[in-house]
Amino acid sequence: MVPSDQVSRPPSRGRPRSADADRAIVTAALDLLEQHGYARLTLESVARRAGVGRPTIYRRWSTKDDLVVHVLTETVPPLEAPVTGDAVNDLRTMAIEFVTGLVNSPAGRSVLAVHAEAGRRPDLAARLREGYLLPRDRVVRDIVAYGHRHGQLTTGLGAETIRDLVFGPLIYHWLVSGDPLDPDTAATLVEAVLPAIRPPRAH
Amino acid sequence: MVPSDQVSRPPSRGRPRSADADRAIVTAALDLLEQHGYARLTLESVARRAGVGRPTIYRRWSTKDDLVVHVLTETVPPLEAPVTGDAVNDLRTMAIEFVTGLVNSPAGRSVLAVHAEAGRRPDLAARLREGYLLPRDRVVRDIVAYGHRHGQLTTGLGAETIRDLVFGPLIYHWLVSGDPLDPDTAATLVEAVLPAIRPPRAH
Amino acid sequence: MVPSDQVSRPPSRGRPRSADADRAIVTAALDLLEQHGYARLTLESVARRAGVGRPTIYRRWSTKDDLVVHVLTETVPPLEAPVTGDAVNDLRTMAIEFVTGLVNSPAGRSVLAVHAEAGRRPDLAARLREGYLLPRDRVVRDIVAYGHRHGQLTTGLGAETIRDLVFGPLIYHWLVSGDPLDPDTAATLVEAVLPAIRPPRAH
Amino acid sequence: MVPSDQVSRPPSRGRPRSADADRAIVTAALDLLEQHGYARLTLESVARRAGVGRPTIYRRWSTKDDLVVHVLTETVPPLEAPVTGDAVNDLRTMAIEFVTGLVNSPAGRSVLAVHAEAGRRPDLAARLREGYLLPRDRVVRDIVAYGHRHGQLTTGLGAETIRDLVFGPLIYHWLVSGDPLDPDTAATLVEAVLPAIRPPRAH
DNA sequence: CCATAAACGAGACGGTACGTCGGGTCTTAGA
DNA sequence: TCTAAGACCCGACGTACCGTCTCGTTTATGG
Repeated sequence: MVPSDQVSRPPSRGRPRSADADRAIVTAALDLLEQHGYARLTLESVARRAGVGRPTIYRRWSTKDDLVVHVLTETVPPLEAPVTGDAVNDLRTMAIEFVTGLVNSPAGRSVLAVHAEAGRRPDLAARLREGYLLPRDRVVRDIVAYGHRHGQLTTGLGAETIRDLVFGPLIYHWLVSGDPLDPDTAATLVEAVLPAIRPPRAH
Repeated sequence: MVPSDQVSRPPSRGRPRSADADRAIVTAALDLLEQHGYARLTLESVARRAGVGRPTIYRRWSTKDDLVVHVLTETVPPLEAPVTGDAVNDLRTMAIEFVTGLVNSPAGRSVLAVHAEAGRRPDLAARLREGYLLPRDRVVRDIVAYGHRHGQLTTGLGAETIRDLVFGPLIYHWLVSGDPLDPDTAATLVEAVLPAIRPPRAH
Repeated sequence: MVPSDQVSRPPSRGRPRSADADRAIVTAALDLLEQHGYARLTLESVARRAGVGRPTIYRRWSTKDDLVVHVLTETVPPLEAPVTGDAVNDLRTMAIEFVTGLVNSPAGRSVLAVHAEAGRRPDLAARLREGYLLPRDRVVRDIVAYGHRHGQLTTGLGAETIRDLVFGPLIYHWLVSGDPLDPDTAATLVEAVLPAIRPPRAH
Repeated sequence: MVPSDQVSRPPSRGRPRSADADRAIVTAALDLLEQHGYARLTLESVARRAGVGRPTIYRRWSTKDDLVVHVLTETVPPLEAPVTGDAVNDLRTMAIEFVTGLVNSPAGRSVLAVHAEAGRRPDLAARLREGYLLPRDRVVRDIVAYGHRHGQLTTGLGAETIRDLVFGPLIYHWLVSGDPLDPDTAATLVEAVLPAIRPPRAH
């Protein structure tokens, strides 16, 4: 990946940056994020665990949040579009996969933490959206386009709205209940919203 | 309010805690939360602004998060049930009011911040749900019960599910877009989900 | 003893001060002084150990140093004048007894600690001298007077000077060597100074 | 001077410690010692006055006492041996110079304060003796050796004993009287002790 | 004999300082 | 010019005591 979120640098002169250090830092950060959560994540501890000086981290990311955003966007596996020819089914599959994956990983909590600071650092939230949420968004968009073309989804709603309708209840349920969203509940919620996104003539 | 979220104390002996200090601390915390956000909130700065010694805060709340949860649950105005006889309309009104209120206040971001730490401090997230989200939940429950009785809402879905369907898309939209959810978008999303919660015979 | 070093009070009305509390405080202070030394002595800890509220201590002594001075002057056993008819021998006995007693008790260190603050609180050092050192001084004075009268001590030196000559080397040795002055060394030092205080005709 | 009393460190790696900070800390500590005395000396206040972070002090000295000992041993001017060929006269000169210098400076009180804690921190008292008292001791030793060789001092007493006899009364007088030992009194006391240290045949 | 004054223990108050941790920066020696 | 190391200043952490204050309660005494 192009380190677009890293501190920009002039064309290479002198000793090049160590790719080993890059990897060690990101790995250490991810591990610590999983073990201790976002709030306890410390650049100090990352440096220690990565066997790296703290300035070596700052040379790459100017802030703890920058590093976290990088780690989140880089390490979360890309979401595959199912594309079975049944848009409704594809959405259901994706929603459950995405949301349960998000919720049962440190990533989910970290995303919240970063968003909590979005007022203060809009760029960060933007980058997180860009690298984390929008790639998934694009997959949704494709499925919806397919569903629209084949009359499987109501054309009265845009792709964005459909996305909100399908994913929103799952996320909200997680927030409100506090429990790690089980697949059954997720399936129930997706099922419940279907009447809203199916074409009117569908029943 | 019974200070159930404060550090427990034996029955009154010695000098009682100062209600003035209570108020000053909570006020200061709320102000600073609004001005600088959750991450920059410091017990030090709260103490300074409240004109209070730091130990006076620790005597009441053992943690920044404890204090924030208290402030959130105590200061956010209670949500009124509209009760116009039209359950669907009531839900719409409530959703827009609640969500826009939540999103355009420091409370929203702070709720996220606390939830981000829910893995580490489940009690906090629980208390936040109890004091902040569930009171609103109860209002929804009443409206849904009314709607069920009068055939305005499908009986196929429980109150909890309906709540998720109505509120979820709004929250999710806010998270994903990063913008402060305007009423129009909110209305659109609520409108879109109606087919899912109206009774089948409704059209 | 008249509590002249305690905070003064108007003529008795209301509940009289508890003699139990007096004793408990002094005992606790002495114990803690022995166990942990002057620097670690805390009015808090004294109160705790004495089973007494902190204000009860402040009602009697306005300062840690006041309390310590009181404890030192009250608890150190009075020095007996030997009066054997041999002034030189009496001085030797007294010096060894006094100095070894002083040095091998927490009192010695505490006396130093108080004196270290004499610049700031001259009254305290004065009171310590008055209650602790001068009573011993008076005994010395008596012995010297006897010695002068009977030609056992040179009349060229005042009682004060003789006191300094006899006691000073012992104390100084203790300070410089750091070891708990043993009786042999003490005896040697007293012996060495005798030529200076004996009358010229004595040999 | 080798900073043997500072916290030990591995051979040089990373940024070296700032000599400026060293100086600023020691100067600030000395000033505050003079102005407010030992008891009011605070690492916090030293840091503030030195324009230095508190951790920068702790990196060098782990304790207020460590710092004070360093300051005392480093800043007190070295004592010069007079060496006039008259050992008795040299001792007199030295005693008066040393003791009046010690007594009329914050150093004197501070030495007492540190000694008061000698029970708890024997290493500190030892270091203070080593860096503060023993250098003076060595000068005394030289003078005594000279006096012994030239029959100016009794050979019946060791250098250490002579030191105690000459210096002790001065120090003790200071402790007991509470006054800042004037040169006249000092001279009287030294004069008085001479018969004890002169050789028997000297009169 | 009861009202009052002052003590009592407990513990909170606003503070100050503690010793530590982490932030983000800078400066060294060495690769 | 990078690297690891480790210093720098800063500021916040959570704790311990300070000396004072307010409680509710207890205890002598004097009107």
